[in-house]
Formats: sequence, structure tokens, C-alpha cells
Amino acid sequence: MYAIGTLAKRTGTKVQTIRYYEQIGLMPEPGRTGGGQRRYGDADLDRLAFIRHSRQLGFPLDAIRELLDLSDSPGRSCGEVDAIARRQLREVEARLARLEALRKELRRMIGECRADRIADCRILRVLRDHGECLADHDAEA
Amino acid sequence: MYAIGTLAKRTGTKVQTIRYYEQIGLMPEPGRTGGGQRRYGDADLDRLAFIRHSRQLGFPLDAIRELLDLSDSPGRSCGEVDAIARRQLREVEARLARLEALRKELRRMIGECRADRIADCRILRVLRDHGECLADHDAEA
DNA sequence: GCGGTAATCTACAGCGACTGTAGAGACAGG
DNA sequence: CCTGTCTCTACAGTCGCTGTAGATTACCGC
Repeated sequence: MYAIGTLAKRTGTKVQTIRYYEQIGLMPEPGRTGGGQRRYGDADLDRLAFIRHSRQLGFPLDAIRELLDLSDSPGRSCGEVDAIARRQLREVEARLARLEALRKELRRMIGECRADRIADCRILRVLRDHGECLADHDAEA
Repeated sequence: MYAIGTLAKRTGTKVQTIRYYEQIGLMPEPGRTGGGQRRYGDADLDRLAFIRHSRQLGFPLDAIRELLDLSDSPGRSCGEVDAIARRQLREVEARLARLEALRKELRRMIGECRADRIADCRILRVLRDHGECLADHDAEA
């Protein structure tokens, strides 16, 4: 049985994040000491490690919730797990494509600017006139 | 002079987003009709187009604010503009590197799983045991 | 000028996934 | 028993919007 800070250190998680996971029902409510402090066991450690690792791979918390649920029914087919992982891969690939387009446009923009004064700056010109731009999607890929 | 909805359509922005930009001081407070509705001119259109296009390239609003300020001093050197653009390029490249690592790991994970039952699922195993994973950074690249 | 309906108004809550803060109380080592 | 570190709750803030509710205004045909 260890305190929340220990669990945090062992999983590379912030204490507040663990409490947040509890609050949204991703981590179970742990036992408490007489004084009201949380005490965790190894099952909690495993679960949190699973969550953190999945987060590192970019899975959203909802997907992680599904994965945790599935992982509790060992007899079922793992097709659903596969589907979630593939969905995440598609997400990552879509972001990659988007970011590659951004990189290309940024490089072009920066490469073209040989001006000294802002009045002639090609970068600002590209930002002003969408027509000079090659990229054309929404932001935050 | 046109209404907010017209400005929204012409720039591909939502009406609320325009009001939000005004609220955070990125767009100036426009003139109003007697009844209190906002009316915009071409300068507003240009400014909003600049903002939207910069957002499409992934610039954060703070950077856009700087770019807009710089763009108002045409005599100055465009070195700062260049620096902001390069910073953004580095951001994009960092995210790309991160996402490429994720893609690799996800592909490996998915490719390895030939199990039928969840109990044997390689994907879940990788998620449980960090040691089996190659990626090792923080999430949300 | 009037009526209907579409657009706009303000104010605020919610998203995702945390992070940070304040002020109070608990625990462990010496 | 004291001291210093940890933990507690509750809530605000991050980023960049997006959605909602309920009231008001503008515009268009008649």
C-alpha cells in the first residue's frame, strides 16, 4: 500500500492527474487511511501504467476506457481492441499528413523571404494572401 | 459595411469565433448599428483573413498577435517575423517526429497481434508492459 | 407600415486532458 | 513532540474555440 505521491513517481504521472482520473472514473476510488489519504495497491499501479502508456501512444481517454473494459473480459474476441488501435493509427496518420503539408508550406514561406523590411516581407505576404498558399485545410492537425 | 455573418462566410470563420477574437483583443471592436449589431469593413476582412490563414498554418494566437503587430510597422526589419515562422516550423517538425514514432509503434503493435481472444491480445500486452514498447515520450505531439 | 423569419445580441457553460493554486490537515523520521 | 514534507478539497486557468438560451434587431416581400 502506497500513497498517491509514490504511485505518481512510479508511473511518471502528476498527483493531480491521478486524482483527475479518479474523478472521471478512469481510476477506481482507492482505500483511505484514517486521516483520509488515498492508499494504492499493485492493481492500481498496473491500471495507471496502462493508462499512461496508452496516453503516450496518443489514445484519447475514451478509447482507453474502452480498452480497459475490454481488457477485463479475457474471453472475448480482440477484434474491438484491434479496431480501436487501427482507429488511433488512422488518426495519427491523418495528423501526420496535415503536419507534413504545414511543414512544406512553412519551409517554402521562410525560404522565399529575402526581404529586409517588413513592408516587403514574403512571409507576411503569404499569410495575408491565401492565394499564394498551397496548404488549404483547417488548423491544429 | 457588412454584418458579422457575412464576414464569417467570406473568411470561413464561425460567428462565435469572430466574437471570441474580439473578446481577446485580436480583432478590434467594430462599429455598431443603432440596434447594437456589429458592422465590419474591408480592413477587418483582411485582418481576419490573415488570422485564419495563420491559424491554418498552426500558429498559436499569441504568435499571430505578434505577427499582426509587426505587420503594422512596415519599416522594421522582418527578422522577428522570420523568427516566429521558424519557431513555428520547429514546432511542426517536433510534432512530426513525435507522431512518426507513434505511427511506427502503433503499426508494430497492430501488426503483431494475431490472437483471437483478448487474453492473448498482443496489443493489450504492449499497452500493459511498457518494456515491450519502443516509443518513450510524452503524449499529444 | 407590417409581419414573419432570419440573423444577431449577451452571457455563460463545455470540450480534452490536464495543470496550478490556496489554505488546511495528515503522516513519518528524528 | 516537533518539524517538514505530503496530501487533502475545491476551484480557476490553459488553448482555441463551440454550443446553448433567451432576447432583440434587421431585412424583405407585401
